[in-house]
Amino acid sequence: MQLEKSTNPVTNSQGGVGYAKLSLEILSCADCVGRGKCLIARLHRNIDHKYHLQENRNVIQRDHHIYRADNPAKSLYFIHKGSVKSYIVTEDGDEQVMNFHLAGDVVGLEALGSDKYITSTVALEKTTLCKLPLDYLGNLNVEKPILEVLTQSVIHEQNMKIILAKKDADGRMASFLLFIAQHNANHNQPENHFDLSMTRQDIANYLGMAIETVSRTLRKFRDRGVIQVKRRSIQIADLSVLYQIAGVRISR
Amino acid sequence: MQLEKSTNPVTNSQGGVGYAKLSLEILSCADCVGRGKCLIARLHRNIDHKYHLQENRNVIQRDHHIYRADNPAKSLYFIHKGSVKSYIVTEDGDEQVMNFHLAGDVVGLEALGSDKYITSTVALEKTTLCKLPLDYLGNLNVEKPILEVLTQSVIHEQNMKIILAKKDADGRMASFLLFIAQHNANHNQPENHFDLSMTRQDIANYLGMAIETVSRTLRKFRDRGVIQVKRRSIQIADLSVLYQIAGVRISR
DNA sequence: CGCGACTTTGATCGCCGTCAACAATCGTGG
DNA sequence: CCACGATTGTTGACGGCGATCAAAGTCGCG
Repeated sequence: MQLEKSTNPVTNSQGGVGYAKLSLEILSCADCVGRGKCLIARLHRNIDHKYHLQENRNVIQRDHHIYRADNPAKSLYFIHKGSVKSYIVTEDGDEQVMNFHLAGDVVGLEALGSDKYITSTVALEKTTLCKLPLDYLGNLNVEKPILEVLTQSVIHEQNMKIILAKKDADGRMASFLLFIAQHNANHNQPENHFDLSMTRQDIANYLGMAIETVSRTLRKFRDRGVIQVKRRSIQIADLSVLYQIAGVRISR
Repeated sequence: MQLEKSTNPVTNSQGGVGYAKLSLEILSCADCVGRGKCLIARLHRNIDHKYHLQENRNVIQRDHHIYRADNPAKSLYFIHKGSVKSYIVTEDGDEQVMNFHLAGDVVGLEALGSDKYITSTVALEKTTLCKLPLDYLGNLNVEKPILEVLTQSVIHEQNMKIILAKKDADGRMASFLLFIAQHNANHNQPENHFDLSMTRQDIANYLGMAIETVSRTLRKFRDRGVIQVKRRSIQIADLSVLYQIAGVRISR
């Protein structure tokens, strides 16, 4: 269990000292994996002019929290770079990883319908965030983009439920790798080569299996020539086989 | 797999012929388990005056669908009486039960962020619905109550993920029974005596286990004196033991 | 009354969780 | 830069939970 000081996002790495405050439109988002899909940008025309990306972009280090369960929920966060995990701690002190969020995702959506965060969310590596305080959205007049993001997130949860209810270890692992591959494909990043930012323990917890099974399953995939693994580094040799192993997807 | 004709809600049992159209406020909701919590009532002051509960209340029979996946999503439905299950059909024709919804619940929330329903939803017994076409909400100006219901639904999904990822057969079964007990408690209905409206098959599917295991687990509970079971009828003898078996709950 | 759907019970077996030991890597301070 | 401990990941052996196969029992309904 991670324990450290900062609850609120930490120092602003972009050190905008002396810069004039720039509006989102002026500040370049060209290097962002979320360009064209970023919720903040999509909401921008409806966002109060007080909002300046520059002063709302922060860097947090690995193991530092963005927010914790029960903290007052006031902001959404867009992951510009890096990755985080959100988790819940159960009564008996066990952790349950609810989700991994990679560059391009939004976290803290729970703030929209609750005054407290439900999960705790912590950086898995050095991570850059764009913070969007809810104040900047006109009086909770929620817009289509937000509902769409919420709905996307519900669809992902449903997929996870299918994985947990129906699939064996191989199927879960393959699905997990494909989640990342698909995310990368959707964000102009290599879809068959990436580094995992989370530990085997986190993966096991997320997929509802033992850490040893994660290890063995990856080994099996490697032996079959489906992937190459070296610790955190993953290279997918044959995406189609992985899809086959993952099996069951929603038919639409 | 259920196959029958009607996609749209069927005949109006309340046969309002000759009745003057009544507004929600005039029409009595006193007998409804959802009184005080009904989303429709909470939204009512913001709902267009065209809305008349009388003509939007329908009865559907068992195995009849409220909507199907990919149907254009235009309405929310409030369950006045009865129960439904929502499910998804995977590529290979398998069904996955996503949720059971009992009297007092809202279904079709997916309509808010998508133009198509994601799940199919079918009545488990004779069921009375209050339909709320989205048109009746002013131009998608979504309100707090809706976000709250969405958030509640996300919290429930997260609970299910914990159950599927962490709990064994006993824990899943106990949690399932407690879901119903808690729902009943929240809706002024007996919390330790109820009839299940779904088959063992549906329960097994929902909980990610085999139908035989559902049967055996219930038997085990009965042998231990935790519950009495006779087919669909459940009587909980000792709620606290059930909580103990369910184990892991979210600590808040 | 008889058929079909649902449920229960028993026997068997394999997947995967658990325990244990080892290997590789990282981070930290000397 | 190296040494050391801590963290993370791998591999093997074993056993139990629960899936699967099979069959009989129970209920609802035409």
